[in-house]
Amino acid sequence: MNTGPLVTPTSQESLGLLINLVRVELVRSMEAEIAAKGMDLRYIQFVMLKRLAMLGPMTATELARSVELDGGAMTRQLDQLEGRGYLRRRPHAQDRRALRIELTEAGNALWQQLTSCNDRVLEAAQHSLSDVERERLHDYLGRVLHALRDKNRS
Amino acid sequence: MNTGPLVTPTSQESLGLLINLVRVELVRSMEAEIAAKGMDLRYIQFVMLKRLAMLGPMTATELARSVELDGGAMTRQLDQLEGRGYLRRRPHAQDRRALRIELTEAGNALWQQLTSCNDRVLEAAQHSLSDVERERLHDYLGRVLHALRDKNRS
DNA sequence: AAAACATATTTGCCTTGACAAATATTCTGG
DNA sequence: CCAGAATATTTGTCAAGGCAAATATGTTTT
Repeated sequence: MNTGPLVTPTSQESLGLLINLVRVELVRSMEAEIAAKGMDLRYIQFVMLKRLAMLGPMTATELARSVELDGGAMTRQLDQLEGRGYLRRRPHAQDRRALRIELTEAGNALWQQLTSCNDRVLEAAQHSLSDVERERLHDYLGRVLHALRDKNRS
Repeated sequence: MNTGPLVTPTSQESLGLLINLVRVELVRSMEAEIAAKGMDLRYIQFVMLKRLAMLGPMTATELARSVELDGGAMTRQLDQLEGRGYLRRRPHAQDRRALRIELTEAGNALWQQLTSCNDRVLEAAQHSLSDVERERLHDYLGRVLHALRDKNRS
């Protein structure tokens, strides 16, 4: 009887672990780039600014869903970013329960500064991948996400 | 002057966001499968058991590094899993600072029960990917991880 | 239109992770 | 060998997220 561990080669790590590791390094890298510019922003706040800059004003719930952040946590992040003058809560024109979250001029300016960090990290991360491979990676991840969402909502 | 948002198509989401979304759904799916079996385990605890089952006994620091968990957090997770009888802290034979973390019989038995959850989730996640595509996804993620680690340690 | 239900935001509570300090042990350079 | 640096583990502290409850508003059903 084999009493030793059932060893699997290191290269054969499961998808879940691998994705987690990539995510950790990605966040680490982004926060390092941001700190190197003398700015004080968490990764989640960076992502929020990016979403707002790319997609324009949206509801707090829409923003929360798009980054899979809890609604309560979103309220607090909005407090912080609004307190620092990077965004604004405006009333929603059609729905008085909701907010219209929009970047201020300062928020847009900050995002302009951050684009280079974003680009540098993504370029470094995919450095060894060809254009075709980058597209494939994106495609595969999108399909995995879709499959998991189908599974989880049923 | 264009005062509207600089819109990028939704399909063009950045790698960082995409990876985060996949990770969230993966964790959600795994925890749902575990809960469906009536077990009470967090994703991180599941991963710890898996590492120990696959690779055999190791140091607390080795375990922590392999899943990118903080050392302090590892101590507390070990407390929990040891308290529930799934693993054991033994003295390390060569290094009296270190511990040898090993699964108990109960821990091995638990992992046997969990393998099916693990397999189901990974299969569902990669359902739409061919074998070649699964290998490529794994390869690309490994290369991205390597590139980021190179970048972050320099 | 009223009741029942659903949704958006906020807040309180709890758990967990990161970071730093403390302690014990090991390693390294002189 | 010894002083200093490095490493393993633990613990305290703090910040952040998840969940549930509260409130306000919107939607659907009857």
